[in-house]
Amino acid sequence: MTVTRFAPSPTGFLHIGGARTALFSYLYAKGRGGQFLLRIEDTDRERSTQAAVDAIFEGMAWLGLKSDFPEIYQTRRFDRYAEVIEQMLAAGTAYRCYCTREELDAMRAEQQARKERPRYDGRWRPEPGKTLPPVPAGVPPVVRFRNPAEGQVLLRDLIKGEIVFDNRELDDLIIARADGVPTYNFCVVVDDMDMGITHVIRGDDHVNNTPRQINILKALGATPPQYAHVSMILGGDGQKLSKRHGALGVMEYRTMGFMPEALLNYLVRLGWSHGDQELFTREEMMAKFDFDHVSASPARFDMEKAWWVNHQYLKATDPAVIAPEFEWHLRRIGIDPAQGPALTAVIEQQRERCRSLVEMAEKSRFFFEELSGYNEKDAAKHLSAKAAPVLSALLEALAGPDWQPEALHAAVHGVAERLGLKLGDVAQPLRVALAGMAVSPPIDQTLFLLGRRRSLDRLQAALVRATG
RNA sequence: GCUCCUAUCGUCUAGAGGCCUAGGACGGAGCCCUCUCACGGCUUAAACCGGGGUUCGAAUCCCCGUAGGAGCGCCA
Repeated sequence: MTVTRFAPSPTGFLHIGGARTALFSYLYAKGRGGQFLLRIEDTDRERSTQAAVDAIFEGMAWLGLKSDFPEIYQTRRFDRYAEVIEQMLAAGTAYRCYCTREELDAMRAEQQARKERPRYDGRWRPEPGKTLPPVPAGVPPVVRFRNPAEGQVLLRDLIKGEIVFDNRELDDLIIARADGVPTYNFCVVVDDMDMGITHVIRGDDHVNNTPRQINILKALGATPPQYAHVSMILGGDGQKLSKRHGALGVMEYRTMGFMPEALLNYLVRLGWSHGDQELFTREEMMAKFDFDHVSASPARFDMEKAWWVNHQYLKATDPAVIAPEFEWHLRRIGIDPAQGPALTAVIEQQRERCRSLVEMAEKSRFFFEELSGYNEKDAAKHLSAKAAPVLSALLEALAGPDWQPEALHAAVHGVAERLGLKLGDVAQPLRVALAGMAVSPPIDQTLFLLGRRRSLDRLQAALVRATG
């Protein structure tokens, strides 16, 4: 069975690149009847925070990327790591190194001065016939992996293709610090092995770690998983995203007005394609996602296209599904959703003209709250003195009929006909009177949703303004 | 410096040697529709990084440049 994992380190929010990696992992496993798990890589206790852990859960939950297991924390697996390190020490695939940080720093500096690639020189690496330096007093040792000195490592990456690494390029990395805490490259290997991960899907900044991890896995007698290294996402300007430069947490996309499925759809198409298809339901993504069509090169995040996708979702999704998210946005800008028409009805009428839920909430305010005033430009144009007869005719015509879209439509058209005006000359003043601005859903729908009482009151107020 | 990766319209991409006069989508321009804003429909401009090979034939395979990027921690 396919088992994938998303393994973020909790040092910040869940950003867009992480979300895409998580999505790919999730889709690949779930589309094959497999399992997906979330693992928190918190071995760096200096930088890991609970707030970041919470932010990651929150982001994953909003996106609907559910783990099939309770989340796993590496810090709770220290006993297991210690056990494996002991095994490796006993087997001779790892050894203790008594170099101090100062020694290592000096080594690196010298190598860089000689324009060489910095690497551990193996001074504590046991070799047949080699005499190791005397163990210094008072230096707690680190444990290093004894990487094979010869040969090559072949990585068959599902995205990048075959990559060959020479073992001579790889040095003996530290797998346990002097204080006994194991390091990332080691924990990952043990976890992936223990958890039966079949496909490691992660950012391509890890490509260079992979041969080391494969070597450790082999030293442990395990079969390496398949790897898929996903390229990163660049900002719209082609620059790398960072905290300083445009990197946003997924929850900020919620605040901006994205639907979670829409964000997911945009993200899945960023670097992956399925012919010419642009829009996918969650089920389609799961069924169709594969690594044969994932691009190896980095992609830019194009906000315009992301909005387009969001708009497509707003237009096509069942309003009942959108409603809770819409309500969240209404409340966020201080609107009480109870003080107006049914949200599903408002969504139905507004979604054609809104690319974001923020836009929808703002454009729908007049349905839920009394008008705080008119857009002055629109009022000047449509509520001038010459609008007065139109408004009073409307007041009269709308007093009678059933408050249903068809009857309201007929009433407005009737006024235009009677006064010998184009529909626009009647609908626009009416629109500004009702909405406070010259933009709203079709006029009959606007009237209908706003209700008789509010409509007539606002018409009356507009008439006062036009005459006065 | 060394190792590794990447390269098709402005952007996301299709393209598995002939189906390519390089397709789609976003964005742009224009037209139509129209009670506003939109939606929608139609039309249009816009790309194979450069140079060498391989081949009857290359966007596609190989090599070399060039340009971007990643990594080289007792970080992950």
